[in-house]
Amino acid sequence: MTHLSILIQQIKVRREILKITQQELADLSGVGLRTLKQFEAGKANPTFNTLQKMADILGLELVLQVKKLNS
Amino acid sequence: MTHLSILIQQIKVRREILKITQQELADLSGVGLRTLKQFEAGKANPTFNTLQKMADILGLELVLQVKKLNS
DNA sequence: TCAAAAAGGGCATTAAAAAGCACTAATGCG
DNA sequence: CGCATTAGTGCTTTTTAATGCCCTTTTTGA
Repeated sequence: MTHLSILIQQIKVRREILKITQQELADLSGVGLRTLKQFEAGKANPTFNTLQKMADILGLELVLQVKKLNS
Repeated sequence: MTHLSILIQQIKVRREILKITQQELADLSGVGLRTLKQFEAGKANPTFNTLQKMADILGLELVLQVKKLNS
């Protein structure tokens, strides 16, 4: 599991919890549907902006923190 | 201040605290020097991988968390 | 069961990130 | 001050993220 794939899972799970479809998240966030699909499929290296827009709609935010030991 | 510019500051400050030059961070992280310079100048929308590689060397990590109220 | 909705994915195009190179501008130190 | 190191930036090329279109597969609910 890479760090990115964990993050993808978090966003995907969060979207499903909120019962939002890919189409809806795409519309709400302004990220293209194709981009979102690629992202959730793990076939992407998204830019900060793309990540941010999706996270924002889902009530999530990207933060930088000092690494914990063993990570 | 956008969310990204805050993150840029955090990385830049962290690099300076650790007394690492841009050149060194570029070499250690595998991110191109030009890319790193653009990033610190705030003239970029870095990909997750680029961000990750830099943060990693600086002992930082990007995490997704539920937004606090008023953010 | 089966039609509609949602998710996946191939292909092509456009826009922009990543990168190197070469130069200039600060910054720091003897 | 002079010199060296580090940071900032314009220009260019290569790579790749972002996107739309359209079709297939899977899931879901009446």
